[in-house]
Amino acid sequence: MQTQTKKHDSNCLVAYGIDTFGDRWSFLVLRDMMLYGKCRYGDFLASEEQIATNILAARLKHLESEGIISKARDPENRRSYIYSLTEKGLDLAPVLLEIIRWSSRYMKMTARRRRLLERIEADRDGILADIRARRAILTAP
Amino acid sequence: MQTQTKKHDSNCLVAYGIDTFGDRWSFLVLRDMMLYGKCRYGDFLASEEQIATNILAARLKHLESEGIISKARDPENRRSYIYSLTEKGLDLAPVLLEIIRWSSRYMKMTARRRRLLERIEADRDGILADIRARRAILTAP
DNA sequence: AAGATAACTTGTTTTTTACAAGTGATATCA
DNA sequence: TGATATCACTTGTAAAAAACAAGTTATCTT
Repeated sequence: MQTQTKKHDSNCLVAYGIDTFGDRWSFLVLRDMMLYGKCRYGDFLASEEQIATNILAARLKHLESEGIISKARDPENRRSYIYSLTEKGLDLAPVLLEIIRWSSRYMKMTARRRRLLERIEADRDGILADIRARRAILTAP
Repeated sequence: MQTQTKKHDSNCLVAYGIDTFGDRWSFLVLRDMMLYGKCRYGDFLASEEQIATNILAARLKHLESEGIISKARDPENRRSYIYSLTEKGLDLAPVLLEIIRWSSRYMKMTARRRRLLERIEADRDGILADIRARRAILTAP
């Protein structure tokens, strides 16, 4: 596992982004944090996509080494850690919202999804503010 | 190789997007099309990230099966094919632009990159229009 | 003190990717 | 017109990464 630098050290802004946060599992962790307010190892493990524990550990380490998330002891339970988005991580919220907007156009809509899309269109700044304030946008799926 | 359906058939809009277009190589192909106006197999192969030919073939097939790109014979050279973005693919332009904006904040800036970022901020609609009109945004890197 | 819990690590199998070489249908050149 | 080049792939194999299963350590609860 190489968490250090970009895989191919491309000279491109797009490749930089993809190599930094664009791996499937990394991005699903970020989704969990931004949309559901998740912040613990066990929370991420419990997501519906079923990430393997070694992969999750590697991704958290990678995202932390890239400065996208940070890790701190939970003051109320010394077994636990709390992961949170840094400024660099919070800045990824617009990417997340555009992916959701795109998928909304092309994935079959449920009522829940429609509500989220409507809120993105009508209250984008409110959503971005909620993400920054660590307020969950959705309840657990 | 399974090009048919989503890997985990997640119920989530974000996972849907990632599974459909979010693979590293798929997205770099889309970047080539949107930013550089590339449309031929050999053009994609020649990108600086050095995709392997079998992987490129698989990704093109996948993107086509997802309806994001389409493939047609080149009327001027019967050995060649022309790949182009469908409406579904063009709708990914905002995702691309947000990734570029994010990376612009956190990757060391060159003059070329700064110009692209400035244009995204000042003329977003113009860029989106250029992408739809198949006009390259950048010249080859 | 015994068992449970949280956050991992380690070892192994399976899948995916990367690399290298080859193929078939045009096209171009001598 | 036959020989060579080009384009868009395919196939086979080695290397890397992901998935799966089991184990570890520190802390907490009863």
